[in-house]
Amino acid sequence: MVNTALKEISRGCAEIIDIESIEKNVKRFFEEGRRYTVKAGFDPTAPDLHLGHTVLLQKLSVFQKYGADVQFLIGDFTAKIGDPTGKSVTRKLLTEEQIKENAASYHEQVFKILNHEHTQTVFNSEWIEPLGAAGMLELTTLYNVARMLERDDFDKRYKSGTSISISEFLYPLLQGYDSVHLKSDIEIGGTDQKFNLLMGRHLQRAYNVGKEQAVLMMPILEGLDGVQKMSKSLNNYIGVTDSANDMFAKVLSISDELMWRYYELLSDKTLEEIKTLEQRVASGEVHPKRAKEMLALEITARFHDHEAAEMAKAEFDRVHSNNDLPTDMPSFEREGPIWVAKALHECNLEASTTQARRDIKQGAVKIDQIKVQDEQLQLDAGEYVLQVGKRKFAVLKVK
RNA sequence: GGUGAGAUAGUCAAGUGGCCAACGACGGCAGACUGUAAAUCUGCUCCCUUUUGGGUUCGCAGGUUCGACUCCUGCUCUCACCA
Repeated sequence: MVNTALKEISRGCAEIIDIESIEKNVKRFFEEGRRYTVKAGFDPTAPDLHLGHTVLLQKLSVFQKYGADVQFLIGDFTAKIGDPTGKSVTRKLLTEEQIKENAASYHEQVFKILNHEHTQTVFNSEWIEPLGAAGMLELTTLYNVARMLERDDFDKRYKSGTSISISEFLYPLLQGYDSVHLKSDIEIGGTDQKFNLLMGRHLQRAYNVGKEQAVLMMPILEGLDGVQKMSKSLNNYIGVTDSANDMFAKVLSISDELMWRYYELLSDKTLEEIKTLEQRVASGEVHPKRAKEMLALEITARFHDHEAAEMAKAEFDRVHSNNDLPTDMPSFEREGPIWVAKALHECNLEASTTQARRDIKQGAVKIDQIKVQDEQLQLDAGEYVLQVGKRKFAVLKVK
């Protein structure tokens, strides 16, 4: 029993530190019903969760199954510093109201995966604010600059002479202090968070918390391009609030290679099942597209439901296999007559009329399924289906 | 604090008085081929309703010039070396 749990817990992990401690906690849960805590931190500025985040959330949900109470930490104070990723050091401050709104939005998304009952949401300003200058000062005595500079991105920036703000040193310290305050048993995060996660252990020791959190790191999920990490700003993400149709289509657009990565990190299938499927695809027994469809169905169903997922698949087949029009298209109304390029721009299918004209020249624009030849075309009163490329559609009523 | 170098489109990066809306690479979009996969080939990639056209761009503000991304002055920021 404990073994099954551990196996499931460690699945897909990049690295686990102190697995013995995790084992102890799980075992105690099975034997005595005693629960333990798993902490995971989130940034209050970006409440739009995508599948990259759900890799962590799914792991948390596994933990919940095996006796964990999740400490869902919203780093409202640490957000003021900004995680030192070297990029933008300046952050705009959020108002209390915004933070509350964001938290509510988090909840809406997070409980599609997490168990509500065993999740506690906490804000770190709650204990960091009272720390005051004295507490902060004490915190800074517990670590030294040389070791701080060991952190990967500090190291790089230091060596290359890029500026490092002193306040950035506080980020890992405060994040580690969260673990002290929360007395977390385990913390999970992405591999990019290793330094911060270990800081939690270090500080728990320094403050004599009586335990040192185990650390479990998940790999960073690649975005749809298969190269860069999934992120909203790179626009290579699948958002948990995406429509079923979008979700399904986005999964199907990833490369075959990436599909196995997604299977490993996102699917509920066991690793054995995945391995078998992979072999069957390799041997030609199963078409890779079929395998991808199964994945797309599973993921879509997780955030919507089975029925919606099946409908998304049907819709996808309709539009892309049979070249039919989608059932739902954004619709617009305009006074006519209107120039095509302008119409395309105003229906959000093109970034500008200039871009629209370029696409018309290239034969990428269709109206009512017919390729537009004349870039000067005026649309008179009537209803039109505008299409750019393979995936952008809109209905336009011209009055 | 001193001295020197630099800031160019989404990113990297050429250009050093007109031929520059600005080479090239990457990214992105589109077309062909497909399984809306990958790979490959092709076109496009600041904005504008007439395109051998107009407008706005090369850190910011001024100036010189018929004409400036290119020259001058000041400012801001970054980097390097020295202290």
